[in-house]
Amino acid sequence: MPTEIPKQYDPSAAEAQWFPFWESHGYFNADPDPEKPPHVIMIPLPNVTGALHMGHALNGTIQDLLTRWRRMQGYVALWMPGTDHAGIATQAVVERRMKEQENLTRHDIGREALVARIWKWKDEYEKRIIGQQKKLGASCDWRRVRFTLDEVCSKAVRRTFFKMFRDGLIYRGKRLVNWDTFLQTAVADDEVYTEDVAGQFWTFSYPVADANGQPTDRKISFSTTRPETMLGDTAVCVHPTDERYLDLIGKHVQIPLNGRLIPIIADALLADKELGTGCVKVTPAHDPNDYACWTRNKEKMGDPINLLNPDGTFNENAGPYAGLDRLAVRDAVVTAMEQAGCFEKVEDRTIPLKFSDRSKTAIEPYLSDQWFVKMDDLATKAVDAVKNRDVEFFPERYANSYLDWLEEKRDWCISRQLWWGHRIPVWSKKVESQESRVKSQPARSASDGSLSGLTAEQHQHIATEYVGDDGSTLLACVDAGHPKIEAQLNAAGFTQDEDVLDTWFSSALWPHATLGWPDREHDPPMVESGQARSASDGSLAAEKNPALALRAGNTVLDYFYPGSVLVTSRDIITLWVARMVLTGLYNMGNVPFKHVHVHPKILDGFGQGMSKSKGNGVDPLDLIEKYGADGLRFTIASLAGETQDVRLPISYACPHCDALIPQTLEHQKAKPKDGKKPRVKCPKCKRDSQYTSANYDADVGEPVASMVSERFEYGRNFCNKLWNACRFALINLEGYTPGAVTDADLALEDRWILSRLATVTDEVTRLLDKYQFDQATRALREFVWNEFCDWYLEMIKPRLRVVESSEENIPGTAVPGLRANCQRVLVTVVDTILRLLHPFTPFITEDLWQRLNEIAPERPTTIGDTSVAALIEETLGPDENRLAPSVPQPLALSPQPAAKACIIAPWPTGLERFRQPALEARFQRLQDMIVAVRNLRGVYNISPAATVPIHLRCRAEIAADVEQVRGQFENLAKATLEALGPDIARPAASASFTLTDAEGFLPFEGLIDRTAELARQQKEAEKIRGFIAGHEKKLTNTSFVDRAPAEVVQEIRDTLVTLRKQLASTEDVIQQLGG
RNA sequence: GGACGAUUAGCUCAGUUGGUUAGAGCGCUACCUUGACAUGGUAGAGGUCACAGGUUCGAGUCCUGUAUCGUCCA
Repeated sequence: MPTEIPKQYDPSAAEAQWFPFWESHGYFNADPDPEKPPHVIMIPLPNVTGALHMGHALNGTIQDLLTRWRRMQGYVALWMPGTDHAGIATQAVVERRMKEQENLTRHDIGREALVARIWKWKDEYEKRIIGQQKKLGASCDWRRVRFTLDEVCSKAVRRTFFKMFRDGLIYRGKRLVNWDTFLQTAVADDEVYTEDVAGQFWTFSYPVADANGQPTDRKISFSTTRPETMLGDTAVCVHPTDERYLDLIGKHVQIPLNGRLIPIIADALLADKELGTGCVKVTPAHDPNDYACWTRNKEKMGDPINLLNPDGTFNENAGPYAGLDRLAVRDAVVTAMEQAGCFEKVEDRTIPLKFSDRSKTAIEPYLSDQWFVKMDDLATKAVDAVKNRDVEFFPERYANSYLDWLEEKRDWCISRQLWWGHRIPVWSKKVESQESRVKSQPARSASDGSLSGLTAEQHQHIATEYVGDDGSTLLACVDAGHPKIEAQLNAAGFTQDEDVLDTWFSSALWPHATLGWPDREHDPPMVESGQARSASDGSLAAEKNPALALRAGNTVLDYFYPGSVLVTSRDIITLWVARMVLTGLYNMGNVPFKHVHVHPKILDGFGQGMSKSKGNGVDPLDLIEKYGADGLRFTIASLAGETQDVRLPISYACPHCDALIPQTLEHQKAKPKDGKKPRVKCPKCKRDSQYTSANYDADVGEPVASMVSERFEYGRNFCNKLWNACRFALINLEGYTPGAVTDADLALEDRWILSRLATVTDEVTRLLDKYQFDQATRALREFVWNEFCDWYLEMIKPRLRVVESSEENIPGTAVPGLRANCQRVLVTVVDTILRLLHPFTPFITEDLWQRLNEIAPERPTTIGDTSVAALIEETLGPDENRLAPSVPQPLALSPQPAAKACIIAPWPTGLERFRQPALEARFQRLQDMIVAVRNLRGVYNISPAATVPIHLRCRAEIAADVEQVRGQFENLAKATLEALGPDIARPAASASFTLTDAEGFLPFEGLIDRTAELARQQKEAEKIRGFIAGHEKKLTNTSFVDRAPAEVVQEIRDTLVTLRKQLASTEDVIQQLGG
């Protein structure tokens, strides 16, 4: 007997012990091995804005599960870790905090100081994120951890930008962007949310002008929610078929505010005859629809008129209103229009308004200079990759979102007016000469001398372009790794673009950038195991230990690219999946991954997506603390199905008594009032406490109710069940000796459990292949709990209690080999269960595996051929290879040394030889009989202590089966089989049950009330009559008999015969009971 | 406005190509601290499969429409 095994599984002890064990043994490390196939998962890099939540936990669980499974299958399984700098989100959170705590803005401290502060933030959160992932058991190759702003990724960004610039795919242009006036940056569409606000809807009129540009009496009316934009109108627009205005099209109106004349145009897409007056004003610089209209009618209108300064005040184009905030202008404009007699009416209306997700302030559509990537050709290739099935989506339907989005081919705005990110590597200078305007050519011909002094080699790393209406601005884009050229440009009076790149630009490169692209000469540098690199110390393992960098050439890029599968949630398909495919094709000429698995989103009990800012974001660490990492993982996997998002009702755990208090929407929204923070009251211990909230931090030292969800008891309880089943096995393995088990040594229940084990192994493997994690967990739980624990362990107890004759010679109990063989089968089954469960619940299975290794280091392990050839055949070959019907072979188990750790034990294969469907069916019949007896006991409340007598009437061959397991039957049903066979008579006064092929009788002997039994049997008879009627109705329906498949009809006939027999015996019973 | 998905037991969800009597976990009821496990065991109650039509011998499953909810894209 090894060390004492506690009665309850203690997750924290196992987690603390086994993660360092795995990591220190290098089990997570993935290095190229030409003898083995690779399996690669690139983490959808979490951003360093904040800590991880449940969505990440789900995402990470699936990736770790796949990685561990593939590793056990013999792949070199790489799970690449890392984080994303998340430009705007991270800068916004640091700026906000700085404002709150020190009342400083970024302009107060300057670019360098702000970026330094953000690096500190990044270090802190990267550490926290990696800590969370490790607590979850993430078996990433931690030596390879990357960050989108580190040298390796930065180089890829610079090279890609340079290539694209040189290829003419990047251009600078004016576009209408979502402008955040608070952060003073453009924000992406996905960083904007819409909310309904109370607003007003004004109707004004403009006087139609005559040929001389003088206002006439005729007026044209229109409505708007933003009167201030009238200052920037460049047209009014009507529908081309609107009879009210036909004669006015082509004429002009005058804006009373500034006297400007603008045309009346016709545009069927912008104007709607049915809406309002049918006429709309057009402000191309401040409205997306108007801007689109302008692009269609450029020649009729002038250029768009931009009214805004970056801070949201009006500029000189607003004339006398310049310098005023936009809302002040609104009031002033309305007043002016009233005075001009052009105001018609105003009404209150709910208006959908866009807000910046980052600053929570209203978005202004704003015309500004931005950098773009041309999507046309890039998008076409990415579309083809999915259409050709080079990239496949699981579930398949998500390919639609990907294709729909890419097929729009909207150019990608990649510039952000921020300080945190990859600064755009373009330098510009006004030049006098206009000789050279060759687009994106090496800058050899630059004639003004600004680029002189570059060597021919250097010219390969710079691309230039003349821009501006008169071509007077020279842009120079510099390739990665040429600081000298940059210095020369600076010296020559060029200035670098102030903007940084959209974060997605760098994360799009993640799948190849992390493998070192574009460096083909060296493997990307690694950090020492377990140490995330931080910007502040900046040192790389390769620098500390030159041996790590000795190999020539980049060996990882070719081996690990393209990756196997990207695991993500669907809101990221367009943002990211599409862009990764696009850049992978552009830089590598190949897709970044073959599969995209899209998993559900986590919602709270009210169906809202989970997020920290909503106050429903559960911290995985709180759950791990309460339910264990394995419990969390197993539950999460059980929820990861194909159809639905996951609803997770949340509770607060009372810090005083641990009771769970359901979360309400009020809890989520509550904010401190009069300096008092909201509290939650525990219904059990009646005490109240502060709780985790998005709206404020709890007071230091206060007991705080953390957010949890009792759904996770599912996984915790399962782990505890597994623990105790193995505890039982380990206790009963005392005296275990390795040895072969022959066919003849196997008991009925042994054959049954091995057959079931084979079926489940095959099922789980097939389900994981299809990313159906929920079904895989169900199959495993069902097997472990309801078959292994409930039946097998119960059935082998008598054999395990037998004392071997060789050890203690007690007459009558000595059965040579019975206990020893039972132990060998048991250890085989436990071994295989642990391996099957390891990807789902790594900590507990490793813990149990190590305990098993102490007592049974050599054991039968039920594995087949694990050669690489077989592995490839198995994983890549046709399905029928794996599903081949079992060929009867001599059953045998032979011991071999077990793997040193569960994490590197081979995935179970080759159990097909144990499959015996006929035996499983016979066993099922036996289970049905036992359940029927228990049922009678339950119904009549017979004490669990009492043994009941049973008379069983059934066919001879069934009786023989039962006879074989008589001991088991009596043990499990707590019964004595007093009579068994085809000719058993029903005891006069007895309760009974009727199965399809057996009848059982339990003599009263004062245990059972005759009238109750009569009522029960009558109810039973009624039920059977109902079924019979249903079946008969079908069979008298000629069209059913004629048209349904013969086997279906026959099935109904057969069932009807059985039902009639059952009814006959039930009626017999009723009669005997006096009914 | 378009696309996709969902609606099944009190709650959270399964239900593979249409085929006997629709399942699980939690919760609930009764009994049980038995030698792996009360984070457990045995048994039980609980469903007009959102609604309305249609196809079919037969519909939770396929089709059409309606309602409600969610997500993505405009």
